[in-house]
Amino acid sequence: MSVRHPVVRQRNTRQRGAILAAIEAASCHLTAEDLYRRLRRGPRPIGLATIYRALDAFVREGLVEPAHVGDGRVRYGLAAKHHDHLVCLGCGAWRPLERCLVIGAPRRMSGFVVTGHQLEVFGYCARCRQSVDRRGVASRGARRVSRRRKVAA
Amino acid sequence: MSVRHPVVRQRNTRQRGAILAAIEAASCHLTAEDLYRRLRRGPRPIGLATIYRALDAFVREGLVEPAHVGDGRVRYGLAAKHHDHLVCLGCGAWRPLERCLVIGAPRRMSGFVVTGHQLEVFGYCARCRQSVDRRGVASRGARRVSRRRKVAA
DNA sequence: TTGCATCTCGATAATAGTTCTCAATAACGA
DNA sequence: TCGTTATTGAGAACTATTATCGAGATGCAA
Repeated sequence: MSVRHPVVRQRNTRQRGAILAAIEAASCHLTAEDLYRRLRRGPRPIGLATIYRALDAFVREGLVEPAHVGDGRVRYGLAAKHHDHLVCLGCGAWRPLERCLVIGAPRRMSGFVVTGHQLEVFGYCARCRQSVDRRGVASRGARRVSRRRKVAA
Repeated sequence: MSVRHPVVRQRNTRQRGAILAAIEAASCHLTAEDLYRRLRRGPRPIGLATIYRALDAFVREGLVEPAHVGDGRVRYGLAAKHHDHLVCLGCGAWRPLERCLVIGAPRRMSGFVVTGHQLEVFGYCARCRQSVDRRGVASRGARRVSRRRKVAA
């Protein structure tokens, strides 16, 4: 058997099918909260804990890859549509990278069987860069998008 | 001026010096909590909020790079000693990678000025792989190290 | 060195993403 | 169909991180 995508013997439930379908349908990485909101609209809503459990299982299976774009939340995307991200340290803006910058990683490294990767490239976007040029301070010109968005909302 | 490492005009305080020195002294990436524990031992302890603020500033300056190894906490390491990580999806074990797998990223991408990157390679360690082979289930053989360590401690 | 504007610190409360608990339910092999 | 057992959902619990705010430290100009 291949262990590159270990076949986790898990039951094929309606919830897991719906969660995976929602990830497949998305064009970019989604948070657990994003999925929860989308799946809550249907006639049979899915609990948040179920979503977290399913995402964990999908990551272990190698179907889904987690990504961090610096806002404190994990995002999930289909491994088959793998892409990395470019993140602004000034304002927190992020965007997918068109091509992968990681050179062919060996399938085995230090005793590990490699199943995937996640790359995050840091930098400053055009607007934040201008703030740096003008004031020598990146952190004031464009404030980082806080995790605490809901306070303002 | 170079914006590759924007010079953030910040005051040179005892606390920030101590925090940076602790990061420099460490052989691997540290969490904010790690730094807090180390710096608390001294005659003039440093508050946790101060550590988070300093880390944020160092990341913006390009002195320090954040890393995620899948346990829900951000780890910080000296950018000058850059290295990426290999992470086991089974048990949560992680280790630094000896060589960087990222091909020379352009200094500018999509309007961003690039200052650094963080790569996380996923896989299964030898022990968890054995569990997969034996049972077809990676998630049971070796349980992921929970964020909730303190519950058990 | 002094004065002053303002940046920074520390303690702690607040926030929010994620995981845990547990009884009820659904899948699946026999 | 039946029995075993994984899974679900609601909500509580947990904890990493950020916000708040008064007190103190820093650095520039004079």
